[in-house]
This record gives sequence, structure tokens and C-alpha cells, in this order.
Amino acid sequence: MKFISLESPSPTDCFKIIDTGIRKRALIILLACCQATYEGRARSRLGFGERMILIKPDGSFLIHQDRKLDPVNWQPPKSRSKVSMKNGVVFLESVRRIPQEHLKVELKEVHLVSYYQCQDAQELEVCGHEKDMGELIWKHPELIEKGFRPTVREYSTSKGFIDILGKDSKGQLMILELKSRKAGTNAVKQLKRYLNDFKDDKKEVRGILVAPSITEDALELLEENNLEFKSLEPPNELKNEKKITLDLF
Amino acid sequence: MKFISLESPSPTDCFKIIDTGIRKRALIILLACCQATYEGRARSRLGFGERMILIKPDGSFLIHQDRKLDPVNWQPPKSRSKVSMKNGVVFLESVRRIPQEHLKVELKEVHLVSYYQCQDAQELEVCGHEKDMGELIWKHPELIEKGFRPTVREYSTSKGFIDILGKDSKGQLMILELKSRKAGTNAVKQLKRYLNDFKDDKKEVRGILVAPSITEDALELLEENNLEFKSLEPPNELKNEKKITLDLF
DNA sequence: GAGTGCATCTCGCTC
DNA sequence: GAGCGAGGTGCACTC
Repeated sequence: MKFISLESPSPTDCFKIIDTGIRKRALIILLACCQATYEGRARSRLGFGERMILIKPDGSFLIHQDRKLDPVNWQPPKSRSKVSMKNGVVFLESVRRIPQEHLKVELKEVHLVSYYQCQDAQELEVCGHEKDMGELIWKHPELIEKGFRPTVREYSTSKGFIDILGKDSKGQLMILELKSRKAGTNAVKQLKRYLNDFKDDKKEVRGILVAPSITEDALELLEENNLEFKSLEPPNELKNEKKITLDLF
Repeated sequence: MKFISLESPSPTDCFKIIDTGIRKRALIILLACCQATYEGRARSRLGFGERMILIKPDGSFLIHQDRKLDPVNWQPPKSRSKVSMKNGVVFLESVRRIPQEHLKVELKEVHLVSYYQCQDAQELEVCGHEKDMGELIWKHPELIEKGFRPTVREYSTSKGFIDILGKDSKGQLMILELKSRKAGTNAVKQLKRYLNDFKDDKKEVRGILVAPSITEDALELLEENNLEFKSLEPPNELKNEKKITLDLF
């Protein structure tokens, strides 16, 4: 059976379905009143409440409350899930080896138990990251300014990697720090550090923060340090753009 | 009805259940073959595949594939969810106002649709954070060393906030940088920056990195800069410790 | 509402 | 496996 779902199951049935689901490497869904304790990188305890529990074929384990985007408790992929029954009560356990992490769940009342052997080979296609920005600038350096010639990407320094290194039309060295969203003071400080490294060489260097926008504090700090800001939106174009709009709407 | 669940529903039934679920501010669960496009802070497209969709009463919207901990697509709390039907096909839409973000989902085949008005007032109790460490040191400064007297927490500098500032038994200034997990080179660099700020004052200052452990690179960098490392585990004690173990096992 | 920094961050990459 | 950095980070907290 590829898919099974049972409302208000007995503890025995609930146990059986979960156990089968784990062995079949299916996606398991539970709606239940439960409590949970976690021990590992930190420690936590969650009292009884009604939640959704999700166990994935890759070992991921999630407990979702009725609010927030993040699960309230979880275990990462490759964790080992187990189900057990003691005195008519069903327990779930998920263990990660390295680092040692334990999640234990007690199910008090199960409203729905279900497993589903799903098929999904699709990968998400995204655009609009810092990496995309780097590629865009590399291909179209004039977006930064006329005469800009990028020379190195991911240039390694003692302070970290410089996103893009290049020269302006006058041959002056330029250090570019890219951010795909609004840049804060931290981005400026980072850029400043790269420049300090280069200034030891007694050369004149320009530092440019490239981002769609910048906070007021950051702009102030930037100007204090004679650094520059260049507004640039990250590229916004998927591979099969036309296909999408046709397929969906 | 507080809870409803329907296997392989017709598009019309599926639409009705989701629509009711949204109006009742229930937790909605879907198992379905779907595709999704997202536009907002970035842009993404996901082809057809079998997934679990979760819509929470607070507006959170999650699409989970059969792998990974993170949803492949999502919308944050307070987003507005809508369901619609066109030519016998059910569509989901979730919109966020600020920043503008759109998630559109087309359901091709629904295996399970369900909503559930759940009750969960419980908050998660956690311990083992950096904040806990700060409190621990503040109360038990001798954990750092005999004679250590902390004076300020979250001391603001141009380089950021110093976790703990204090003096040793000889009255020498100490800067403490706390990390709740293994400290890397970045933690050392951060500490170094705080010290540089203070050295301008021509005072002798000790810099101490406090963490459960440290990477080899970081330790090397630390010693090069005459900084110190103090191994300290973040506190690991919940409020009602005894109660937990009794309740669960 | 915007800005800042932690997180059981997760995840992908490189070494 | 460990370390490092980006993320549609999320989230709480401050201003």
C-alpha cells in the first residue's frame, strides 16, 4: 500500500502504521496531542499540546505547532526514528549520532495517522542570490561603473574572501562586497576590514558595497570611511521563464 | 466540526475543505502532487511532485518535500492564504504584504486533505544558549577563574557588543567573548577587534574566548594573538527538571 | 516598523 | 567529517 490514513486510531493501530511507514521509508504524518523532550546541542522540554508531526524518509523529524514557520522540535536528515508502545501509550524517538541528539515524543491522543510513499524528483530553481549578483557583475562590469574591469572572484585574504576584485578606468584597485539584500553596518565593517588589509601595501584602494539598498547607519559609516555604495538589484530571471507563466496561469 | 479528513477528494470537496479550514483558522494539511512558483525577496519555481502542504492558523504556509528539514517553499506568519478553483483545478495562493511576496500552488492530484482546529498553549522551554552562559558566568564568575569580577554585560563598542567585561584578581581588564558551541576563527577575530579598540587606550587588556570547545585553526590564531581560551559548557538545566523525567519515563 | 544578532539555525561547498 | 559562509534564513529584542 502506497498510502494509508486512519482517523482516531487505537494505540496498536497507530503503532503499526508508524512502524510500517518507517520501514517502508514513507512520509509519516501525525496529528496528535503530544509532549516532547530534546537533548543534544541544547536541551528543551515541551508540554502536552495538539501538534502535527512529520517524519520524512530521509530521517528528518519535525514537530509543528499551530504557529510559526519553524518546527518547535526537530531532528535533521539521517536521524534514526523509532516507534514503541508501553502500557498502551505510543512513543516516538529520533536519534542523531554526531552530534549526539535525542528527541523523545509521547503521544497522548492521536487524531490522524498516515503514511505516504511519495515521488518527488524535482529540485527547486531559485534566483536572486549573492552568487547570481557576482555572475551578473562579472558578465556586465559596466553595471558598477564605466570602465570597471573585474579581475578576481572569491579572492582569499587573511580577513576572509573578497567577493570581487578589479580595477577602475584609471587602473585603481577596487574591492567589491556584494549583498543580495539591504546592507547593514556589518557589511560595511567587513568591507572596511578587507581594505585595511590592502592598505598595508601602501596602495590606494577603493571599497564598494554593492547591494539593492543600505541602512542609514551603514551609509553613514560607509561615508565616514570614504567607502562607496552602488545600488544593484540581484538578477531576477529563471531559466525557463516563459514556460512557467504558460504552465501556471 | 473540529477535525475533518478526506482521502482522494474531488476538486470541489478539496476546495470546500480548504476554504472552510482557512475561515475556521484551522491547521490545514494536504498531501498532493503540486507545482509552485514564488516571487518576492527572490524568485523560484518548483515543478510537479508529491508533497505535503501545511497552512497554519497564523498564516504560515509550508510546502515540504520528502527530504530536508526546511520547507522547499513557504510564506511566513501573517501571510494571507486563499484557495480557488478554475476548470476543475484547485489553486492555493499565499500573499505577504511587507515585503511583497507571492506563493502560488497548483494542485494536480490530492491524496489527502484535512483540517484540524488544534489547541496548544504550550511554549517550548529551552536552555543552553549563549544568553544562558552569560547569566551563568555573571552569577558564578569563578567559573572563568579565581578572582574574576564581571562588571558590564553587553558593553557597546564601535566594533559591536562585548559579551562580558570585567577585571581579574590583579585588576587587569578582561574582555570575554561567549560562544555556546564550538568556536571558530571568526570568534577569535571578533575578540581581536574588541581588544584593538581597547588597546588604543594604552591599557593592558586580556581577551578570553569562552566556549565549550574550539577549532584547531581558531586555537592557533588565538595563541598568535596572545588571547586565551576558557572551556565552558553552556548551562544544561531546565526549570522543572525532575518533573520531566518523572512525566516521560 | 527597521535594525541587530543568536540559532538544536540548515544547507551546500571545500578541504 | 570539519570548517566556513549564505540564506526568500526565522526569530526575539531593542529602538
